[in-house]
Amino acid sequence: MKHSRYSVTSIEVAKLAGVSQSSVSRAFSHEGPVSVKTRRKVLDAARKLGYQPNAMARSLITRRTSMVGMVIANVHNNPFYTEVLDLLSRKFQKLGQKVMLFIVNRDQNLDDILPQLLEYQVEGILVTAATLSSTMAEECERWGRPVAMINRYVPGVHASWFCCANYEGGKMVAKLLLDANHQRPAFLAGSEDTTTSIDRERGFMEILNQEKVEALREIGEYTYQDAYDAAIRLLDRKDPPDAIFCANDIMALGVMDAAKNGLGLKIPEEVSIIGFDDIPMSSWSSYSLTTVRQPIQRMVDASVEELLNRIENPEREPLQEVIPGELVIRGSARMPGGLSSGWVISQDR
Amino acid sequence: MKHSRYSVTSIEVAKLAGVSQSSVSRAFSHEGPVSVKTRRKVLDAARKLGYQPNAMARSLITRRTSMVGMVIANVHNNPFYTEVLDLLSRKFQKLGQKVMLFIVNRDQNLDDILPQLLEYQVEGILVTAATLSSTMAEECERWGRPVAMINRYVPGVHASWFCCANYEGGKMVAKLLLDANHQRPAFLAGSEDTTTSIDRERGFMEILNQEKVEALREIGEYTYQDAYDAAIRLLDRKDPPDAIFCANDIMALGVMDAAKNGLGLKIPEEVSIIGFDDIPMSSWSSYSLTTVRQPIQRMVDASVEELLNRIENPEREPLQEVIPGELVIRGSARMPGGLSSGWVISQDR
DNA sequence: TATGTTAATGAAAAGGTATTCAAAATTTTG
DNA sequence: CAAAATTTTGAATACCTTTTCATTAACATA
Repeated sequence: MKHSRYSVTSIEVAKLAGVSQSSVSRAFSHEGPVSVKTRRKVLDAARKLGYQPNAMARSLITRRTSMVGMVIANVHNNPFYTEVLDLLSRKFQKLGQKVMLFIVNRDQNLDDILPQLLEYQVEGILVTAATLSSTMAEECERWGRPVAMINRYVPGVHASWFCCANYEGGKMVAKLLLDANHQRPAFLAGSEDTTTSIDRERGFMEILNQEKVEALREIGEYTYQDAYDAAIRLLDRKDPPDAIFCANDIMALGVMDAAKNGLGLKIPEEVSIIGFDDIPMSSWSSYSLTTVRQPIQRMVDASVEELLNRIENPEREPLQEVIPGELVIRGSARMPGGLSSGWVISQDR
Repeated sequence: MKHSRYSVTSIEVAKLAGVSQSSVSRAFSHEGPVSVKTRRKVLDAARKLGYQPNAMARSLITRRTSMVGMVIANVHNNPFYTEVLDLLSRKFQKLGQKVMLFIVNRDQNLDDILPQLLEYQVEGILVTAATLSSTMAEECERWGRPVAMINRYVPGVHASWFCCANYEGGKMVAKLLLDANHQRPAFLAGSEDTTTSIDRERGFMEILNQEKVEALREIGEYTYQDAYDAAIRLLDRKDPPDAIFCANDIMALGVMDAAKNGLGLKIPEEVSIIGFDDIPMSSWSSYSLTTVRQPIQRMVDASVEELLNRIENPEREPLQEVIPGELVIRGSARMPGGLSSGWVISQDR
């Protein structure tokens, strides 16, 4: 029994089918000019031998691989990016693209993995929740490997990106809190160096500043535990906040647990808590988190389609889009008196 | 500016460096006999041109790709498999393997994606939380592509697998419940056709049968919502269970929410709830779920090492191992009076 | 210095496919 | 039925490496 890494080639198929190697190739490429008779002969022989065209050899001559690189961070500590990963992978699959996956740390330098992606001739690169330096991005684009990013952007760089309207989302939250008469809001940042957290904070603060409301601030590093600890610090002050806007949901859940179970506070009566993302857990009855839902499906669809589009049309200019999120009102934040006043209450998915 | 899918080849580098193409190849392959002088010349020229060896061409001649296929299900609805995916991906990366990812549905037939994996010459296949039919597995192995599975096994098939001791885990849980004097336990199955759920139930029932204790039964399809609904059905009976063992954690959390928030029951006073996996949320203070922790790190390490091992040594017989889980005692289940009596209480991670 | 060893080098082949081009087979047209 | 148009076919080539093999350069030994 042959057990080694032996593979049957088109030549052997050709021999068995009694045709030329070219005909085998044509029978497998869906468009080539082959008579139905030879195609049948070839396919029969191929099945008999267990033949499978070799994608490496093919890519060598066609200069196409149908492979894309996918670089993603925060998969393990943020269910939002788990869902992004899942949707991206399935979408690529459905469109016939193979996915070469790299899971990295948020702050990891991508300089090491980019060469690997290029070496393996991926036709495009999708980056999520990780930051590609502008020189690296330019490098890729220059070699004809388009780059698309989700929730990341690099100013002035020649790449596609699709972001949730983080800035506007922060504004929405601030308005909601002010409308509900909160006096002492706090912002719990994710990580200092991510645009998502920065932009959400910027929008949030802008509205508060307009109304001359000062805000407390802590950092939660995008994790449940850090957020929990930060919440304890915040809420244990003599002048604790009456609302905490967290840069993402997973932190908001940590904050809720800290407030509820750690300090025995009532939510939202004693403190309102708002998150960002709308991960599945946020709708669980133990939390019922009011949050800003990211347009995850649209971001995924747009980025994948844009990437494939630019792979086919390298000369096309990269698209960049800010897609609005929507406020999902649940029970973790005190509501304005006249609730109806213009607030969109989104349904659970 | 050159913008097309143009790639610089070793020949151009050779020309610029003033050496032969062979020397370029040797300079890049870490072992070839090259003088430091020519290596430097080559590397300089390569940097200048932005040269990157073409992995497709290389694999054609070496018959090695350093690529493995990774097939995984349940990523989006079970954080346990998210973590598995994350650990697997990082481990492969660290060992220099590229990962071709396929996310599938639990019940999806893998017959469509296997040809793709073989076409792209992956050197091995790692399957998690999805089931490979025995004919398919045999097919892969026959072509010299070893298969390793995590938490799945196919009786009698020539493949490696590593499972948590699901059967023994079920037994542990039953003993704990009986010791704590529960009278009316229930089992909440995941999906009828997964060995994980089946084995956990089998162990659970075996102990109960020994003690002539009958158990209720429901199905939760491994999802929070289905489990929530099933729990309501169970607990709304006139003869509700006093303990529910759930086939995984995410269902247990749904059951807890149903009991606590849906029906206002006290946990564990009125009903004990136990899960399986030990996902991060289980340790959150809102839940504090008693559960069986899967030896995730060991399963991941063992499976990738085994897979790579068998890639290098195709003649080696596949390894199959059942790795024990450990009971993590938290607050969601009533405890035996003399608690110390032999129970191992695991620390949180 | 001559000789034997070892290290470095280049030419050439091979790996498995897609594609071009010319030839052959088939079909259509007159 | 012959000629023309069309469809199929096979031989040969190209894709970009790695590796073998023979040759040359460098080095150490006597």
